[in-house]
Amino acid sequence: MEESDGPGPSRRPTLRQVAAHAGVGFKTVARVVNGEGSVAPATAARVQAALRELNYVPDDFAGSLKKDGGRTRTIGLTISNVANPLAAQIHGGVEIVAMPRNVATFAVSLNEQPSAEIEHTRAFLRRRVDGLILTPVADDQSYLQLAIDRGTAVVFVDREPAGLRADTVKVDDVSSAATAVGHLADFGHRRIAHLGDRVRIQTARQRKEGYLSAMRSRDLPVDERLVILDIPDELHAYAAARRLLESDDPPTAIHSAQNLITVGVIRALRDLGLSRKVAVVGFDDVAMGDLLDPPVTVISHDLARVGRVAAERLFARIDGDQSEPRTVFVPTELVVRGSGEIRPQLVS
Amino acid sequence: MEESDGPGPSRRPTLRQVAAHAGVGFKTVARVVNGEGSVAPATAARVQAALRELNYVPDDFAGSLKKDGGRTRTIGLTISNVANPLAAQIHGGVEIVAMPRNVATFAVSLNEQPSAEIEHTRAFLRRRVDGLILTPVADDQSYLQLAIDRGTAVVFVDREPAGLRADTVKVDDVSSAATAVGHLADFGHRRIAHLGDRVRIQTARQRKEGYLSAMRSRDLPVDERLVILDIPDELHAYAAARRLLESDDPPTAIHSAQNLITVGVIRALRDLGLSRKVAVVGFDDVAMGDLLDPPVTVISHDLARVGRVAAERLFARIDGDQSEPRTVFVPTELVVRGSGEIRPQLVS
DNA sequence: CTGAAAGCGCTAACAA
DNA sequence: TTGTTAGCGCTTTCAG
Repeated sequence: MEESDGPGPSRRPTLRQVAAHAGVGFKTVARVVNGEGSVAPATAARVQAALRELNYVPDDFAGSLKKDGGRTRTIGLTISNVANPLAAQIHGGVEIVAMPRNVATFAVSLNEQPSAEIEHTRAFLRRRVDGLILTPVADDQSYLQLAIDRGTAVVFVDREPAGLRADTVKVDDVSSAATAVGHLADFGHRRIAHLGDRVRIQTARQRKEGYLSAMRSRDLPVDERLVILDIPDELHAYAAARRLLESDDPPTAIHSAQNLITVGVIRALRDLGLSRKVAVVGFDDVAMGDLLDPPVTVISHDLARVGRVAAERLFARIDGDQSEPRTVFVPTELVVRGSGEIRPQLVS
Repeated sequence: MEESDGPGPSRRPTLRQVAAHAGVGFKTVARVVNGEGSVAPATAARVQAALRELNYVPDDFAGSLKKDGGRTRTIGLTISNVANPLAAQIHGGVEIVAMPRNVATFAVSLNEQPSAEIEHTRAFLRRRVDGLILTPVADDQSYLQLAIDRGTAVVFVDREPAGLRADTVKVDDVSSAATAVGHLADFGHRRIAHLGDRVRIQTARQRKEGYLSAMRSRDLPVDERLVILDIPDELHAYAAARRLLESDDPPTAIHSAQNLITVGVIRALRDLGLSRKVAVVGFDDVAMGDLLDPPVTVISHDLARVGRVAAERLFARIDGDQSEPRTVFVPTELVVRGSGEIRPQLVS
């Protein structure tokens, strides 16, 4: 199917065309392009001239077809959403490691849809990526074993995979959440609510674990009514927080286990005039958290570092590392700003 | 170079291997894989079985080598920074359009470095991307003419290219900035400061234009001391704002022409106790802007939409659109929240 | 309905 | 120092 075109797009010249233009064999041109040496200066000059004149642009993929190991210098990255400021930090971290290696990164959003994980992973594999950095969202990642056996490196970020042993880089959600809740308990709170993300998300489950373990280890009673799970977004978080705070026996402190939930909680507190009465510690840092009133205390984690470490492990694997898969925990930090240091008060 | 390996990675099977396994010609397998029909049901079944058994995964790039037009179903995207929440929105918008087309997106950060633009664009071209969505940061984009002539679609976002006519999707920075400044003037301000981003950035220059034109059209004197340019980050913005506000003849209002600058300004105002005394209108929305005190008035723009529109134009080009290049302006909105509606006050 | 031959742009042997 | 011959995994073309 030819276009009806007038000028028509001129195709890019091939190695052979450059060779013809320079009056040499095409292998010689390849030598010059790849700087392989063993080319007479005079010849090289002629080739260089032809290269410029024809504006030769090499085709990297054509090369990788035959090349040693067939590496494409390409990796695939799946994250929650490329436009999500938190998830995008992972992307930024990966990029910092990939860029200097001249490895290009395919990035794609999963939006927590298991089918998207399968689909995009397969699309990446069809494009022969050298490696995959994945945020697992499906229930099982064993389908990747085959790809790994065939030489594609795989590293997981943020959550551990199921049905598969592979490198993972994440934060310790359980202990970090426990730290957050313990902090509230240290300030005298006994009725601490936990608002969590969708339970299909592993980190949401782990953060709830942390909450429970902190409560238990301090012999605080866990009131089921104060544990609200499966909150999908900020609006639902707002509603849940209001319901809680306006109930007969409200909590004196809230552990909100995800950044959007924290925002919803803050809004609810503000609308109810309780910002300075009910303590809040959030998991995930919140934008402008230090400029809010009161400034919000959070468990902060360096997601860019998660991305960096994951990319480093990935390239180690690509470069032949055969060691046992391991899980690397990136540290978190309790950032004390004010909202988490409010003491229990009698709420009218 | 073979690895010394024991088990060694099993390569993925090729079309021919599947064919051998099924006892058919490899072209028949290709027909089944591509659903080309004209294959006897019985044969197709045998092939399907072989496909599953060997876990065949097609190689998309090998195909694109010869295929019609040689499309790789791949595009390249360059933005300010993939981890920058604002720029990441562009990425999100692009993805929304690219994903359903089964087109994978390479994303990369430029960090305002001209050399990075050249380098990564070339890397994308070597990978034979079908199209490029670029945030221009170099002084001249004419080097891309050749790629366009050779059939690579190119669309610019956020800023217009130089030395090249091509589709561009951006907001009208000049008029939007003028709106922001006009809004402040409407509230009685005469001494309005302008704090702008690095002047090498086109939008920074255009926003300053908008500031100047709004001032002039209202016959307000432009005090050079109130125009601070080339602010590279939040810290410098903070320092600049403090200097301004602590000067002998401070402004009564501030037009801060970029989101990080706005944050710096807000911090300075807060630290000086002037949050409710000096008006602020920011360009770019600010995270949690409505939860700050006072809530911050901004020029908000839908960057995701910029990405979507750009991707739509790109695919139109890829699909053969030959129309004249055009610039599409995506609308902005003045979001009135409080900080921009403070009237001029005598600052001690 | 099926298959064999040619070739995409390159790299990898192996000659000359 | 050079060039030739293969062939990567696929699509295209053309025969059976």
